[in-house]
Amino acid sequence: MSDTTTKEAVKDADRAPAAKAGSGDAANGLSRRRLESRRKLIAAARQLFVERGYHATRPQDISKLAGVGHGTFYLHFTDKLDCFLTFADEVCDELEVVLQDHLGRARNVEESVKETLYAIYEYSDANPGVLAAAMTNTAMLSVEETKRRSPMERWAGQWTEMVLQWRAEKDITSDVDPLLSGHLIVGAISQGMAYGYLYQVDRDKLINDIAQALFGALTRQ
Amino acid sequence: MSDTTTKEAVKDADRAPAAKAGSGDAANGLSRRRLESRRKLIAAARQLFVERGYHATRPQDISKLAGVGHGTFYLHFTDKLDCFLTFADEVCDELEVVLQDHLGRARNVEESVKETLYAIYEYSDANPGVLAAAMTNTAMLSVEETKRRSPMERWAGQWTEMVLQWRAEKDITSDVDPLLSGHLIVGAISQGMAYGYLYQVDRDKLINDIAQALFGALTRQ
DNA sequence: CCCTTCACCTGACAAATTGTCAATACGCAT
DNA sequence: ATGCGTATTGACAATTTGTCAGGTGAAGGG
Repeated sequence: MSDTTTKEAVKDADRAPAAKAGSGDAANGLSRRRLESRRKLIAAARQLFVERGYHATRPQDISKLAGVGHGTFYLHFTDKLDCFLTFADEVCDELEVVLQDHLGRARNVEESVKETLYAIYEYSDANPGVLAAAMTNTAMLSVEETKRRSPMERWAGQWTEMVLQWRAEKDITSDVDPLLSGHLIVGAISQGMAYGYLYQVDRDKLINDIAQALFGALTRQ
Repeated sequence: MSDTTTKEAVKDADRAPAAKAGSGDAANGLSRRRLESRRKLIAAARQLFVERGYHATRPQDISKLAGVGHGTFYLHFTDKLDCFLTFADEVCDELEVVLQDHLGRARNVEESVKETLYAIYEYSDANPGVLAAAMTNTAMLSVEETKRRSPMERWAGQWTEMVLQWRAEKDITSDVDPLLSGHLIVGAISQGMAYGYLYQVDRDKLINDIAQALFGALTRQ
């Protein structure tokens, strides 16, 4: 249905329409009109993915809510998965801002872990349901999705860097492969936070428990 | 399309056709014919879910491979998700057998963790791709799936029991909520093993690293 | 100010898929 | 062999996806 050529064609269109005649904004090579359509589509997609979830949301619903024609959706995204990953990426960016803000206050490993969890709560309070919708295992959405990193993977990378830094500063004693550590931490946090939400665990207790477990994992016995 | 009544009707059919006239096996109330169709369908579903993944597998493909009519699929499963969860449940059962066998050899917490990881490898060697296909986050497959437990949740429950036992035997010192511990462990293991597979990490090194991290997490600082 | 031109958009359409159901086949008890 | 209810079947209606020929609008030239 959509071979590499087709996919690339759309991606290229996003990049630059060659600024021939009617192309507006020369700065980024994208017309104002196109950007506006894309913005409306992403906003609609976000709302629907959060409200209904991935599977109950159809491209036609997104187009309709965005107030653009059905075909326009496919001019901006190759398919629903592409649209979803764009949304998830956006959420990652937003979370990272909150995260960096919180991490600035942390003075050691334990505080960093706790601040991360508090940042997640803060973002979720401000954007109910968004994280749950975005932080999904994309392996299930498509078999072959090696080109784009999933939110989970991206987040694991961030944790890896933190682990490396802590190790350099002798804050932790674990000699576990840092990249593996990043993945273990992300897996534990996602599952743990999901559990806490599902069973309505007290917020502070959950954060303390997870922080204790992660801190223990990072310290060699 | 399928209200509760329809769903229940199918479930009831699975349970017992009332053993009136032509119902064969009185022992379980299911005719041999029906059981055979179901067996063929599950076998076909398993093969396709493993080979192509959840989304690339269509009910019609399953029926065709099973050698039964398309409509038969819907007599045994309400939809594809129902079929998938049945498959995943079966895999859980199989893994548990291997797991119990391995755990019998373990003499302490660290060995138990390692034996679990070895059990996973053993099962994966014998059934390539099956675990990866089954151990998926079902939250993404359907928004409302509160009735059946996902494989991950079921597995978290098993870990919870192990944690409770270790704690009772003073093998671990963690005072983290055991049910939370179970979820943290499962999340870490899934993500960690997925990472190990993706990056082709040496098997023994991966197991040692994960075991070390988990053991640390279970020990109070 | 109008005209040209190209990027962008539109919605009808063909293809693919899902779930249903009336008709049919099957197997067991008699 | 026959009767009867269970189990199966495949055509069908409904839904959804992705495409494309034609239309629209904005920037630049005359």
